[in-house]
This record gives sequence, C-alpha cells and structure tokens, in this order.
Amino acid sequence: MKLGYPCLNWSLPCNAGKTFRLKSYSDEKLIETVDNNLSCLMNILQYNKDNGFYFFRISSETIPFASHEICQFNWQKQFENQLQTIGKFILKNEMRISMHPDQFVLINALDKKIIKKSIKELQWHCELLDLMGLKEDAKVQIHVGGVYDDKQASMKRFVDNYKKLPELIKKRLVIENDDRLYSLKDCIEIHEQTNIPIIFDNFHHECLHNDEPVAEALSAAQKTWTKNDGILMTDYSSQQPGERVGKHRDSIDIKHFEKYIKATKDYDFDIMLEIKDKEKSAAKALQIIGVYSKTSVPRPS
DNA sequence: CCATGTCAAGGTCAC
DNA sequence: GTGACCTTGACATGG
Repeated sequence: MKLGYPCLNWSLPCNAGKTFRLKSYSDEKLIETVDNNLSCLMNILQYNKDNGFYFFRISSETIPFASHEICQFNWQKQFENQLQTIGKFILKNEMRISMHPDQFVLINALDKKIIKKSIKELQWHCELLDLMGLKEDAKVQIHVGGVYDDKQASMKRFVDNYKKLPELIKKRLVIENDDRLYSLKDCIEIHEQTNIPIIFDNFHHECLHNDEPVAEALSAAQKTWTKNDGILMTDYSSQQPGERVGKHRDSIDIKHFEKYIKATKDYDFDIMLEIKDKEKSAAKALQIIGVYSKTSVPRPS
C-alpha cells in the first residue's frame, strides 16, 4: 500500500503547477515555466521519499497549453533529459504515479471536435509518462463524461470511442466512479465491454452508489486491474462539514479514515488523498495505515 | 505596488 | 435561458 496526495505541496517553497495566461504565450515563457515545474516536481518527489509518500499525482499544469494549437514547441525533445532523470528517480524508489486531466476531457461527447481535443489532451499526458520511462502502472484517470439526456447511449459512446483510442493512451487510461452521474456499477458495465481498469473513489461512492458496502465495492474495482496495471488505485476523501454535498475536506477526518482503513484492511491498494491541505493530512493518514493495514507500507527513509 | 477580476477547455443543475 | 458551480490558486492588469 502506497499513500500520497495530488499535484501540490504546501511545505515546499516551489510550485510544480506554475502557469501563465494564454494571451502571454511564447515559447520562451513555456520553456521557463516547464523548467520551473519539472525542477519543483523533483523537489516534491524527494520530499515524498523523505516523508514516506510513495504515490503522487503529477499536475496537468506541468506543461501549460500542451494540447492547445498555440503550442507548437517540441517540449518533448527540449525536456527529454529532465524527464528521464525524474522517471529514473520514480522507478528507483518504486513510486506510483497518476495524472488526472480535468472535466474538459470527454471521450463520450456528442461533438466530434470535443472528442478530438480530448484525445489530444490525453495524448500529451501519456507522452509525458512515456518520456519518463514509467511502466504501465502509471495511470491517467478520467471520469466517464457527460450524460447528454441518455445515459445508456452515452456509455455506449464511451465504449465505442475508447476502443478507437491509440495504444499509448489505452495502456494508461482508467476511469473513476464520480459523485453525480456514473456510479461504480456504471463503471463496471463499461469495464465489462472494454477491460478498462476502475479507480475506486470512496467519497464519490458515498455520494452515489447502489448500496454496495465499501469493502465489496473496493473488491469489485480491484478485480478490474491486471498485473500490468499494478495495484488498485483509489482516491480518498470525505465530506467537508457545512458545505455542499460532494465538497472535499480541508483537512483529514481521522475517524472517517480510520473506519475506512479498518473496513478495507484485507485489500492492498494505493491511496491518493484528495484533501486540501495535502501532505499535512497525508502524514496523519500514514500513521493510521501503519496501525491498521495488513499490507506493507513503505517507511520514511 | 497591491487589489481583484479573471483564467483554454464542457456539462449539469438551480433558478 | 442564464449563470453558478466543479476545483482553486495565482496570473496579470489596472488603478
């Protein structure tokens, strides 16, 4: 079991997701920003190693405007060496990596232009992981997409479009159950027709489910991962009190996490903590895992 | 120099 | 039909 947090680290003085406005785009600006982002990413990974966090989500802002037509620059070549160095560090320390492009990536859209743009976006995420030399267990996660007033038809479009994706995307793409539209059960239905692995999100499952107890749900998601895909990836969060249903916590609810870990102690899976204060809550979570989890937890070096 | 309106992208839901 | 919200900080402009 590996544990981590997404994209940002508040304890370090750098930002691995620095960006700029489209209006101020220039190749020089891109180089400067990516250079900053990659060197900060390296700092974060070192911090993570020192603190026992062996799962990390690389920000989609790492390469700003990578899929936008304005970006014609060959960042792949420019940063080849830096990416390899980072990749080697990740492999050497047996770290798990994910990426999560945001809500604009819809491979089940009705509009073909949106699908095309989405594929372009997925393409660069996968290229980045490929350039780092990461194994197939480094994943790019998305939600199923929109419903467009006809869920069955939209799920079918997902399946059809998924099958047409280039291999470099297919080998990394995974879907996550969401909190309003596509439940774990829906994801399983899609998995049965595509073999796409499912990331289990406990909080989304709390918001939208079909009465499966959490351990049963986790187990069902686990079955969708092959040896090459690696250990089941999961996202963890819980409800921020007094806020809209679905709002992630500012900091970890230890009792809730403890209960979750106890209920799922028989399973090995990696946990991405989607909590606003990032590494601070992750450190608390690591303590809990050390107490309850049967599966081995890498220790801080 | 600082405050704050705004930022590539789509879809859903409340009103 | 329109606008807030997702998620959210920080970019960058205008005062």
